[in-house]
Amino acid sequence: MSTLDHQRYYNCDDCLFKTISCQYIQKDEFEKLRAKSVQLRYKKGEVILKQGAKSTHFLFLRKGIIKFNYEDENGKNLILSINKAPALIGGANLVNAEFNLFSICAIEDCEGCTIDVSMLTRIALGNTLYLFKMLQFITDVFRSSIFNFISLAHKQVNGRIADILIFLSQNIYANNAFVLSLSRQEFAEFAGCSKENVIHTLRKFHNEGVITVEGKKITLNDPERLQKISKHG
Amino acid sequence: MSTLDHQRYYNCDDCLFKTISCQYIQKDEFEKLRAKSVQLRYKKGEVILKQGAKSTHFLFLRKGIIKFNYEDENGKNLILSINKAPALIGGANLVNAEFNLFSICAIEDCEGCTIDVSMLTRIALGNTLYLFKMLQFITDVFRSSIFNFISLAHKQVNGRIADILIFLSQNIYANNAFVLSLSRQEFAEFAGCSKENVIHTLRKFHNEGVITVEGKKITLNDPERLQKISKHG
DNA sequence: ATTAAAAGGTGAAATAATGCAGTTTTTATT
DNA sequence: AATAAAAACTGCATTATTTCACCTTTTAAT
Repeated sequence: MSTLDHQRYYNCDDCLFKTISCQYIQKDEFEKLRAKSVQLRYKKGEVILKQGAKSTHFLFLRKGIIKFNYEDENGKNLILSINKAPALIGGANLVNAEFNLFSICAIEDCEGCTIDVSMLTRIALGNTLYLFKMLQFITDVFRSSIFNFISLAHKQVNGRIADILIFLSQNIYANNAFVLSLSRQEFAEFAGCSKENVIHTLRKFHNEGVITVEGKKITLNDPERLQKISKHG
Repeated sequence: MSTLDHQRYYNCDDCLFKTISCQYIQKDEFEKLRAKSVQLRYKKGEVILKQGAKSTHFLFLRKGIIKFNYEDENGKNLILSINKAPALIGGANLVNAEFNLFSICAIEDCEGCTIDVSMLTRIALGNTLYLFKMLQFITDVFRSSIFNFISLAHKQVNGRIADILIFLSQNIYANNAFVLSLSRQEFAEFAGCSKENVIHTLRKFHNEGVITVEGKKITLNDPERLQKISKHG
């Protein structure tokens, strides 16, 4: 590697994307992908992919937590999904959308590398098992959000907030106690209700002993009861 | 063709699925698909694919209107999306779900044919352009539902019902006046609110002259005003 | 044609959720 | 360390939504 190479924060040999890719494609083909790839770091709050922009690359998210953010015609934000590394991001557009349908923003410091869509497509078209694997990666992200939608669509706020707490605990932080990466406003944009309603509801759950809220630190004391609230509400 | 062939309601040569397929694959390959395919008719109300069942085939919907129905843990129904022919149905499971995540039911009389997933996959794996085309078909169905979700997630009932009326008028019936294929209960399951709320809101729009409701017949008199309600509410 | 069952509809009380106006706490900046 | 700005929080009035009890109309079954 010449010293003119882009800045490198980590060694590609440690990267899951390389590991997975090389189960399907040859090293020299992966090298073609890598040559076009740039390692990037994003601070909490930064926009990784912008809604409406042309989608020229994916991001393999190696580290961090991101949100899918949709901004509507009135400028109101909605969080469609939250995902943690590792994930292949930006692929909702692979098959049939030229422009990003929503933004992807870091809600914790992130690290990853860009992946050139046309190069990946070219390689994947020549290797359908690899194509399938990439599609799986991409649709995983999408599929995980469908249950959020179902919750949103026919539960009341108690149930929706219980669902989000369970989701964050299980899928994102993998722990009953966690430091929330979202502001109360963002939590509301995820739950589809007002920020005040989030605050009131978290306080209520806290007072009932189901959870403990200390600022951004949340502990699920009684996940079973949360499940019941989710089911009932 | 022998007389032992399955009943045929229509000639495959007229079918869009054949037309599209044969742009990508050879006639003899299509013949392999066709040999495994069965033409089927469904009456309004019939279940085409059942939530939880193993997904062994797609359905190419040639005629009719269907709903995606999700039944939750309490037996409550939610309509995720509504689609009209032509559409390749059941593919949400192609990449990474062994069992149907939701049911697909006819809400008007339907006609179509089954398509064997493993055969289609085998052929598509040997022809990536065809694979891409099929994926486009499949994800179209999915993608169209995302805006319903966005509407559900952060609009109030006025806006959601306005959105559904616009969606049905533009995407399903392609007409400002239509005979609704849904009961009021189903409309509520699509809008994510109570049946009474649907009735009240339709009545209100009717009284304001925005729409005309005569039982199942609905006419959008003032689509621009509906757009405003959608945007505001 | 009669009856039962399902769907459509109504108004009002009870509950849920929002939006406001303000205070307190936290975070970032100089 | 002081200040400003942003986020968190509170209680309450207003608005939205559900639920209920009940009635009417339509549809399906005998």
